Amino acid sequence: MSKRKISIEDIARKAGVSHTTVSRALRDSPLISPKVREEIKQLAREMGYVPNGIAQSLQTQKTNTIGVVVTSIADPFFAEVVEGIEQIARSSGLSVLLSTSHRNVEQEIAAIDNFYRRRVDGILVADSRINTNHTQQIGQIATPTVFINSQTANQPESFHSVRIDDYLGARLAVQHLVSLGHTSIGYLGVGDRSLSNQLRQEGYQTVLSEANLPQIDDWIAIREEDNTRTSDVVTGQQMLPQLVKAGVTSVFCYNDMVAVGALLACKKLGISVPQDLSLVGFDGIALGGYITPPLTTIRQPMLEIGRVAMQMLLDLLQDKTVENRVLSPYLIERGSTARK
Amino acid sequence: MSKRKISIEDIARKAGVSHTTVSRALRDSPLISPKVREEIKQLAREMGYVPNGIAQSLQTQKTNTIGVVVTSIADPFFAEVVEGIEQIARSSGLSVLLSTSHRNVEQEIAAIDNFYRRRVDGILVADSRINTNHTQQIGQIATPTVFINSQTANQPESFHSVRIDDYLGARLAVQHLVSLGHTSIGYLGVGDRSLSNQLRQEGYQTVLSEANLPQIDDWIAIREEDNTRTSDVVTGQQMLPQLVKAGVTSVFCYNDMVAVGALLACKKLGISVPQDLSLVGFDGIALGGYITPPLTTIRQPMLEIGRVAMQMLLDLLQDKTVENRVLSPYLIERGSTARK
DNA sequence: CTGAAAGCGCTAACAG
DNA sequence: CTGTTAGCGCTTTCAG
Repeated sequence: MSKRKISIEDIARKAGVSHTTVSRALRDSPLISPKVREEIKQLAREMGYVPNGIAQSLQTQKTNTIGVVVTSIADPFFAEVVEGIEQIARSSGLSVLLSTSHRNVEQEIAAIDNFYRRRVDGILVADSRINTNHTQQIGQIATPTVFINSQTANQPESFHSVRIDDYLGARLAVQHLVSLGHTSIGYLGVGDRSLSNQLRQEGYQTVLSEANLPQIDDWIAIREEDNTRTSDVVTGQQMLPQLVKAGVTSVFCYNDMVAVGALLACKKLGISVPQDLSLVGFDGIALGGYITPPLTTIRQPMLEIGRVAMQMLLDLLQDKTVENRVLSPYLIERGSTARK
Repeated sequence: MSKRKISIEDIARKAGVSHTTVSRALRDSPLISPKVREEIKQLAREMGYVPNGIAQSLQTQKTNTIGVVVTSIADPFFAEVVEGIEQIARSSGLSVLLSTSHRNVEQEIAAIDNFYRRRVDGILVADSRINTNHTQQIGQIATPTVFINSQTANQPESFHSVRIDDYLGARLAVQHLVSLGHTSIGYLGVGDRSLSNQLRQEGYQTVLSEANLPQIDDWIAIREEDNTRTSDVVTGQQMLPQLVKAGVTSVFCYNDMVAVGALLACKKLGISVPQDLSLVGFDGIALGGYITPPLTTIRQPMLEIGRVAMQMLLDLLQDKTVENRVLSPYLIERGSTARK
């Protein structure tokens, strides 16, 4: 219970030197004689000195902090992305300020504004909804910023980003289904993640075209309302029946949570997966491997997405030129798909 | 792309007043005439002024930031706890600095030290390993700190904490099994979470005693190595067989992930749950409801744990006196347990 | 090698 | 109501 926090001045007084000398000694400046340097360091240790990072930041104009905005921490997808971010950040001496947007532009902007006031060195935004119109609102992004899987259609030129190739992922999923002999393939999507849903749907449709397979409107079900990813399960549960009624023998789901919901619905309806119906998810969250049957899915390397984004930000902070990255997802074949 | 960030001095110059006036006007001081106040605010807006939080913090000695240490963000349990923390923090104008400890005391202390340097207003630590010996190392905790489900046996008097009642939870789990007619009940635990594992094991044993049921050494399996919670699944998978071999008809698992592993092992061994073997988990993570059969478990109100801990910290920051909290878990009966 | 002085951007006495 | 002056705790010229 030390009453007042001690400063370099306190140490200086006790050591009979100037606070400048203490400052230098503590940071191993070559300007200080080894002898006094050690003395001062020892004294600082004894006195329980802890440098004031705020004062340092004010002076150096660096906070060694980055801000991260995700839609929700409880979302297993983003949890892992953040884990990847944190790993790289910490190994570079940066701390992470975390905020949530709940897929809401206002909250997203509020979070970024807050980061801006706190003078974070850089910002990472996942699933961003920001578009060119908002651009000016958010302090013209003087702070280096990297977007992860941005949902913005018309991204300003200046944006840095890393994203998964949604289109490719969808193709892999549907091609897998086609290769198993399925000819009536449905798509179960979500309306609140405009860009990625659109790209996945396009991938789906393209593969059907290429394979000369029928494209029926009723084979596509999009849940329009806004959801948190957790309730994606509910989306899957509610939307699956109509797809089954429309006669599909397989369904490509927007993501794993939707697929889980679809699977739950199947159990309830007495439809066995994969015998009666094949299901493919997207994301590759751990959960998918634990359910019965284990879920065939398109895996996004979540940890890597986080790491790559953070690394990109690090490069930006060192004024390196960076190139936007598009990572490739890949198929994980498990038990929820079978030959027709 | 504004080159240099503008300060209140810049505004003052342009407005022909002193920077003090600007400072006051911006913060709605009643000392400023309404007229100039509005003028200044307008000017600030036009100039795109964003107050420098660092400078404010240095002056006011408050950072409006709290530090949170969890073992892993990708752990669904902590992810939800953090979500709860963030909710309350944000609604109180506080930002969250997040760090991970990976169940490692050194990393935990490093994280806390870092928070200390950054002069966070308060600290939240989940699953802490810190004991009295470390107490002095971490800057004698001059910063208000609340521990969540601390794993420390001999907690210093001065610690503030919120924890789940592990002992009660274990009792509920085993009593449930007993009430279903089970007489040979096993416990599958983990060795790297000393306190909570110990309490759950005690609860288990007490109920067996009270019910005059046999207590066989081989019915208790504890995985000693350190794990991340994710690999708790592996623990369950590896340890279950020996319990089955020892002849149990039901198993109380340390947590849901362990139970998931146990379930996976059962599938592999051709043991059907719950017909041949009943399984009870602990935590109540979402995943448990999606697997087959859905997991009977002891639920910890994770979101609430986070909220309560954060609220306690808030109270501490306002110098209110707080009482340590012990929250009660409860049984969620689902499909993994059945009458013997 | 060391110290004096300035200043990072803001808030808060203390005068007028 | 407004301005002057310190000062939060540190780093960084600039002189010795």
